Amino acid sequence: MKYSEFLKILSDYKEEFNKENLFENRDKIRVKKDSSVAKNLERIFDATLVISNKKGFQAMTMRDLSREVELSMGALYSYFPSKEDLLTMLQHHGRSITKSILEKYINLEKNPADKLKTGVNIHLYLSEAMQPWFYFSYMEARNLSEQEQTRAIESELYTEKIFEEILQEGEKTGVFLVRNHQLTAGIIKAMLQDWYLKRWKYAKRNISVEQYAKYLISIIEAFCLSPEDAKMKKIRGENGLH
Amino acid sequence: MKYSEFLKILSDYKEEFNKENLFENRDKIRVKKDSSVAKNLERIFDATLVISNKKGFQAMTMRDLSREVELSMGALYSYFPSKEDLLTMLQHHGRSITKSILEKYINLEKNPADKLKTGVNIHLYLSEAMQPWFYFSYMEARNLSEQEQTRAIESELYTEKIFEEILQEGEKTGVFLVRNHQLTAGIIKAMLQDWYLKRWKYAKRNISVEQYAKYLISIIEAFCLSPEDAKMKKIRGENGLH
DNA sequence: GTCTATACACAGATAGAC
DNA sequence: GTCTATCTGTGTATAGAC
Repeated sequence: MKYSEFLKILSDYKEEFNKENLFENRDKIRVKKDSSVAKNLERIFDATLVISNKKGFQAMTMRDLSREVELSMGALYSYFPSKEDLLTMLQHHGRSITKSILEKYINLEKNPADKLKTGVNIHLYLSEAMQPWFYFSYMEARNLSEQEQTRAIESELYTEKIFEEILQEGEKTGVFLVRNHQLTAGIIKAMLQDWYLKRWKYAKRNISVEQYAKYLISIIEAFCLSPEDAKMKKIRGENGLH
Repeated sequence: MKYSEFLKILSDYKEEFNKENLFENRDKIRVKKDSSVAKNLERIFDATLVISNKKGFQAMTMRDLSREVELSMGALYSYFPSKEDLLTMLQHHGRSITKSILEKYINLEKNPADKLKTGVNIHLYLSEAMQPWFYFSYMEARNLSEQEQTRAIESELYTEKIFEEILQEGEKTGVFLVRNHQLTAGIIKAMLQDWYLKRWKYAKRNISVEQYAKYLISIIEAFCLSPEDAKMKKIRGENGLH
């Protein structure tokens, strides 16, 4: 799938998703009109990401946020009970979307080799489309409450587990070699994360998501694919390095 | 080289290094006696790393630090002019050591394949021995002044460049395949960084630095090594996966 | 060189008018 | 629902005694 296609699907999906998700933290929001919440909460989230990703969530003052959102301090505080809750709400929001989309797409594929490819692609596309959130989520995990930190770690390990299982399944069917799949999955995760953690670097070097995705897949396959399958790929010219 | 050997060499090196390096920021320190500076500055740095890595440098208050170091606020401030300067001094300190050691070891090797191996090994060993500093340096880069941020980025790209050049050299001599070496180097860096960024995870899974190093090298070689060299390795049983 | 005490700025949060 | 004005706590930093 091309990134542009993904983007279209994502925007539809997000809209639908927001309608359901809005009410998850509804009790924490004092404002009654749904239309106001929908409009302003998104602005608040976006502004939080912009400011925090520049100087960190702790360093962002509520006055900074108030200025950026163009709402007074008083008005701001009717959309969340405290700064800490704002953080929790924002983390939670992104996590739900991510999980939901990642699962949906991987389950479309049948065989392990395709699942792996799709997993890498979708994760990269998702983190490209929501780069500010992904970066934020990574950098601010420390500032969460203990309970929320546990959730964040679970979510992190969950993504890894998906890849681990794909590799395991592939070993059984003979497409993938016998390896330490847990370790491999962790390293795949690290390579995926580099894309949103060092976004500035890749932008500067004019590397597109699609290029990066292809490159990652070729690295993983060089290491994991069993020799016969690798040979097939080579003949078909599918190594995607040029 | 084993990690234990590396540790021994490092501690000697560090001592020698500290003597020279102490005087780099000497003008910023109001305390006159060198012995006091040597003793307390290290305690201050260590404590800063402990607290900051738990909750972030911004969130660490000077009262927190004062408590941990067991020095009063007044005494603390005679070792650095401001909180911001403390950050700069600490970042600078670690960077100097890192650069100096990394270069020293890689230059010992002659051929690209060994350089690559040594580069990966030493970087991992170094980041293992100084994990708190590496983590800190990564997470707090945003809080640096613009000038210091530039320096941090340069330092980051410098390490990458080392690997890029090794790969290029290897391509010429025929041990490595034709690839996008800049991209590969970036991904190698990402895999190296995962070791100190997710230290808790690898500790929990009982993965040692040596194991991780071997695994990374085998991944990189699977992707980069030209077929003849790869075959040689396989025969000699050097893939290090068991 | 280290301490205690304090200055001063600014943070998060809320009350109450509109 | 949004604003302005204000409370209260806590942050960085320093002055001056020992």
